Amino acid sequence: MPELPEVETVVRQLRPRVVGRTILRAAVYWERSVGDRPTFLRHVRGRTVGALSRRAKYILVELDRGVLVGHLRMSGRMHVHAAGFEPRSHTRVCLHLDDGAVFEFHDVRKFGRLLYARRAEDVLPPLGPEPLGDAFTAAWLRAALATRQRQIKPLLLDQSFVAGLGNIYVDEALYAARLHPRHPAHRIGRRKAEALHTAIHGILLDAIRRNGSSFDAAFRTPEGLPGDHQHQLQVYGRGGEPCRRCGAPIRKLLVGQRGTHVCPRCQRSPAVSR
DNA sequence: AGCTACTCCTGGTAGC
DNA sequence: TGCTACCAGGAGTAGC
Repeated sequence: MPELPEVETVVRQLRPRVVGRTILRAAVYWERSVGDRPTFLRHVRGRTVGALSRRAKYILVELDRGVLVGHLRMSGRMHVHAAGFEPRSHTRVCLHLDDGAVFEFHDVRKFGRLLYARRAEDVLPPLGPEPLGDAFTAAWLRAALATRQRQIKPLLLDQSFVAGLGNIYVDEALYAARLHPRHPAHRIGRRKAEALHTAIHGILLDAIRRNGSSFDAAFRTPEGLPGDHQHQLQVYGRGGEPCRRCGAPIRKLLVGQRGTHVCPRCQRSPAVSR
């Protein structure tokens, strides 16, 4: 599932293929992917791509007027194909560029979006700090955790708290920091908060370096290749397999309606609330 | 404020 | 083999 590292990978690989290009024509094959088809087509045709960037898990395609705000959700992909590309079974949107190439938004499960907006702020929800940005310091995290009474995992998944983490990297970061996903945020001490900060930072950077994580057929880079970080995962998707630190079998739980992977020995359950 | 449930979707898979 | 039932999951929303 695309999270921050996967989205960052998409943006980096897409950028040289689309920046500076003019969109001659657009085609929408699944209306809900773009919100409203006529609006999308009208605003996109003839526009030139100025820059490509990422905010949380959103992909921002800045145009000479307006912006495209993309979200891959579970199964979205973005590719740039050579001239002559024909839409395939899960092609939702095509943008025909002035160099003949075709930008494709491909999305099996149709949860992803590629919306036109005058300004990104018009469609972006409230988002917390970027976990790789300057504002996300250990001190900030420690102070922010102290004010929240929620379980740590749902809190980290809340994009208005920190922006960009998803199920995979939250499970991995909590394991690395030896924190149980149900641990109440405000009861996390200074050392654990610092360990969590270090873990989030380190894991995201490593995942970006490896072009993200690919499970089954879900994530592919714009170049069509799987990421390489899935081999580094310690708990996610390893239910029943031995913990690489202590050998205890990794357990799969449900926390906040999310499949959650923990080492029952390394991540001790909080004393209360069970 | 924080929780739970529901919605959107399809491909993959477990069970029969 | 072929069927059905269920699961995964990001995030928006509604209700308590």
